Amino acid sequence: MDAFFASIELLRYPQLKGMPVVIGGGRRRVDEALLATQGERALRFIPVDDFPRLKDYVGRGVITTATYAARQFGVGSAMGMMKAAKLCPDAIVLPVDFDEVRKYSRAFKEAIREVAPLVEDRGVDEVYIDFTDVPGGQRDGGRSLARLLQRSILEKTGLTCSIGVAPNKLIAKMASEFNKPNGISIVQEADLKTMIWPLPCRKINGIGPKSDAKLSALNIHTIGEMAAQEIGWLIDHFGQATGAWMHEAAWGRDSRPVVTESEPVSMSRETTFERDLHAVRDKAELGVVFTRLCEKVAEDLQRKGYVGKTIGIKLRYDNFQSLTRDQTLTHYTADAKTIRQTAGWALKRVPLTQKLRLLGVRVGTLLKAEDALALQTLLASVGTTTEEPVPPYMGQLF
DNA sequence: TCTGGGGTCCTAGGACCC
DNA sequence: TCTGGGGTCCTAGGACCC
Repeated sequence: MDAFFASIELLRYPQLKGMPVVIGGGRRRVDEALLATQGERALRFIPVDDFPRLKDYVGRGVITTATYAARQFGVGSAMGMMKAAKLCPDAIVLPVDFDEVRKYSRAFKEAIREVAPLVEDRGVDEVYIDFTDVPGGQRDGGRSLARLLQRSILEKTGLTCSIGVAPNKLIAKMASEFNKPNGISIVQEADLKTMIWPLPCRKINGIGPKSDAKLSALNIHTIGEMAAQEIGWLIDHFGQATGAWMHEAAWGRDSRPVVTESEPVSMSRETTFERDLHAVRDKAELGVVFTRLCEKVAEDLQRKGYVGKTIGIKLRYDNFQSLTRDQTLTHYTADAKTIRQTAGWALKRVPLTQKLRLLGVRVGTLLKAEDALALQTLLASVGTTTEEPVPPYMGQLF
């Protein structure tokens, strides 16, 4: 299979080029009314110099993205705003306009699908494309088609896009980073030793901070060093599945297909409070938020036409320790009250002496609403009831 | 005054059934 | 008396990704 990996660069204002700008932050950003309502679009109306600076930012947000000028200072995605302010105090802060982002995301993917229909969604700004059967795809090793995609994306969205071309998804993803922004990189099987092996292990999609630290401790820092290890040695240190996968990845082997369709597994809503809340002292406030989260998940499920059976809560204490509790129903639901009640049971099984900074509600084991209906009809026809009993151990808790 | 929000997948243990 | 598998479902936590 021949694969592209494409990612769009979401910051699209030419006047920002060369200026340190970060986009992100939570609710408590320093924002004028216009910024709050217009988001990134406000740039059309306000001179850049009138925007707030990172050093004036107050709150708990993280950075969603940053211009390349800001990245020079070491600022980047997922970094806390407070930390970023220390690195680059004069960077301009813009709020995220998620509706706009989603709009552009859709246009980006549509533009690609018109040219190459086999597309795998990897979030708002990334996709894999299997171009094996796209007419003309093999010309120039894929470069012509990649250029066509860039042109088409630029025309329909005004956004630039970086593309990696390779024999599989793993390498295509890595290749896409070689030439950013607005670049094309082609990596062939024969380039493995020169282009991939010198890279840090962390560049492999699937090796995160933990695995990287463990590899470092074993004195393995590059993909080439990983490839030089016996597969048995990797398995001894990382387990059967991970060890074998690491060996394959280091040798540039990946047989995963481009997956064009998938069903969601879970839907969730969570929120970090502006200040840490105490289960007893802030009970009323917490209760309101909790109910609201359940209602939002229920709305999401209904809007997208799903029902779920496993209700879960997640919370994070002030020391950043997280914990989850699950509870599986005997029937599927998308009802806010049912979710609220079940999540309430789950919450009762958790110690609440420490202050909380985050609360979340999740619904898993999803089924399409129409399939659940069919299932229910079937069960009814054989005389099985779907009445919800109180879980047996609940008696001990109340 | 560090550290968002929405996901997926994997592992591991225990219950329960055959 | 001690000792079996295998399979599925549920729960909890954790790594990782965008």
